[in-house]
Amino acid sequence: MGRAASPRPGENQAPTMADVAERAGVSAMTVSRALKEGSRVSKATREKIMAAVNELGYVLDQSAGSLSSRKTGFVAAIVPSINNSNFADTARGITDELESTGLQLLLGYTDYTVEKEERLIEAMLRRRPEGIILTGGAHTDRARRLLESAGIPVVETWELPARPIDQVVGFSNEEAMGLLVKTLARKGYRKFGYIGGTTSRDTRGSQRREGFVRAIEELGLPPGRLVSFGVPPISIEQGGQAVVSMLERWPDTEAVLCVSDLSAFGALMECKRRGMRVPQDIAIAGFGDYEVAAFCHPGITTVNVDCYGIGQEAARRLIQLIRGGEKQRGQEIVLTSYRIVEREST
Amino acid sequence: MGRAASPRPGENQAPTMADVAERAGVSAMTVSRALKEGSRVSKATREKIMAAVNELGYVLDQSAGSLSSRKTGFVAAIVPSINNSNFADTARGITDELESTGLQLLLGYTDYTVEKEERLIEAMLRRRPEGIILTGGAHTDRARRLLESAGIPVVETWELPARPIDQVVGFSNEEAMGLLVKTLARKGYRKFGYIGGTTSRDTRGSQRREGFVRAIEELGLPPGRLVSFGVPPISIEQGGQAVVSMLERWPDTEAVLCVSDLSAFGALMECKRRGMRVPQDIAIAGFGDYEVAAFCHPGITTVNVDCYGIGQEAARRLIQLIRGGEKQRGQEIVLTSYRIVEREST
DNA sequence: GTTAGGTATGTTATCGATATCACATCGATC
DNA sequence: GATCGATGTGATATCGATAACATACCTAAC
Repeated sequence: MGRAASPRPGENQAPTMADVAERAGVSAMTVSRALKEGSRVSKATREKIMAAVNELGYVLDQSAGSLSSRKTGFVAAIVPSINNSNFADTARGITDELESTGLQLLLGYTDYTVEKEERLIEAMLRRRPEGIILTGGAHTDRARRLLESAGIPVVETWELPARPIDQVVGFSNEEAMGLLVKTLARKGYRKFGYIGGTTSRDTRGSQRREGFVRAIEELGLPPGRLVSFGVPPISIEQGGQAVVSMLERWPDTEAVLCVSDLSAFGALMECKRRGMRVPQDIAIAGFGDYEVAAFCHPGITTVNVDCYGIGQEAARRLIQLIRGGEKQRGQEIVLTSYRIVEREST
Repeated sequence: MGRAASPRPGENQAPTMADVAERAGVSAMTVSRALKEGSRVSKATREKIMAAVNELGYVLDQSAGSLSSRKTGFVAAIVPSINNSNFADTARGITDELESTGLQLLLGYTDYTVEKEERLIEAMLRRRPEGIILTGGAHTDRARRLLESAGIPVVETWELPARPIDQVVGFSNEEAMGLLVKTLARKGYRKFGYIGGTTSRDTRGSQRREGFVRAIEELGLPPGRLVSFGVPPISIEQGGQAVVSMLERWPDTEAVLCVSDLSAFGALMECKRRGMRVPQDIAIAGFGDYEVAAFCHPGITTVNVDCYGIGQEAARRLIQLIRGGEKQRGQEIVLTSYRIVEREST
């Protein structure tokens, strides 16, 4: 209507496929085929169409396309935070893996709360993604229901949920932290402390703390000293404050394990500021193998997690399920690797 | 068709608005209104509709909605990398600002190349975003053309492009680095070195180097020593390697300025590893005020940039332009603040 | 009692692409 | 030369929502 009334059609309105078709002297359907790889259009026709496309500056409208094809080409991914380089790496793994498939990523972050996750899931489902990747296994009931009735493949990552929704790509944070404790115990440390956040918002953090406590028990060591400080994810600064609190209450602590490398780095810097020698006076370890842990001085012992690989593998599974259609729908759990990286801080 | 053939309609197919309407005993249009805030639907009707929505587990399909309303509710943003916390902060500023508006972010990253940026821009325009936020002012010609003919507001950020497309929210990287040089010169440093990447992919990096060179000239100091090392963005590790190269060639360098805090941190750690005293033997400064710069020991002097604010302001302008429609289309340039943060490393 | 104006709801016609089926053409095969 | 299959292209219906207009009802004002 607006277009018909306009003196020079298509001047203000963005051109549509019909405009391209008219200019190229073919039908819209042929234009559609020419713009989609793998469809058979004769070379001459394709060239005419491409010329028209360039002259008009036409860009395909996927919202319209996905309505009729019933495929949006979207994949949704929800991470706790993109300001955390571990999750940024996972997001990058996902994007890189999606790149060649033509699928596009809808990325959201929850700030570590399930309520925001629920809202995000709903917002994303409105875009009809063909699959969705979540971080962790903790979701609101409503979020679970939404996901189940969406009828799309779901991959939960970074943890091993007790009650998986569908696919899982992750590892046991509990076990990983337990391994760190055992590794350090073998070096002779006996009085362990743990630094983490104050709430259970960060479920991976909670699992790590549980792994810590359990490992201490299993080894028959003196009870672990637990310091909770700050709302997860705790920062470098809060790691420094937490270690102060730890040293005040339990000055004889021999080794401090932190929920992440960032807090470990903060703790390390604070100890050095106070003139303590690391690891002679106190050993410090982190989790996540952030770049800073490798290059600070002394380097921080930590647990290396394959963040990028988690994203890659999650995306790969999703792609398989999307492409493969209905077959191969069984729940599967892919364990990703982690390993202790010993550095000078312990 | 598939639905008509199915014995229990809607069992496998996701429910549509028509299904909800039927169940609630109203027309689809009324359902549409009930699900959109600010439309007047009687309380009784709204409740009936909401009940039907919940029973069916209906989720609005925005791809369909945006086709008829000609509004997708998407905003696109393109950053160099989300693994860089400065840009992650900007992305967060954008998302936070968009949150209350119902606009959804399409985020992409270029890996610092204009070619990938061009591909991303095209991919995003296929989704018909209502506005787009870019990082920097360097784009391919084709990207510029695509953007211009898209007819949507564009905001370039983080720089002051010589030839802006539309709106700009940023600061002069050249000037900021120049200010850092002058601040240090005032403290008595005279032999300056600069560490950056090897290519001009990172345009902000290049601008900082130019600012460095120009400031040295203006102050009449001995020519700055330039070390280029690694493909931008250069890492902590490469910062360490670069400073080694700097010290080998120019052992008498008094102050080393780095393209970012990450390389500065790497340089700092490397110097300490070699037993040098910072700042007595050598002063080190960075750019960006990453968290690590504040909490490492010694703290790193740097240029604080309002990353989050850049994102916020860019999003705000975009929202205004999207909502305001055609009025207020003039090019505008918003300068964001930066400031020198002096710490112990200089 | 009539009319104006507001509110709540329904009807119809799209939005811009693609699935699907139909059709024309051409060369190969028997 | 009749038949078949492969290939290229077009016509039509449709995806699921919303814009725009139409209508019914109700209240207030004169």
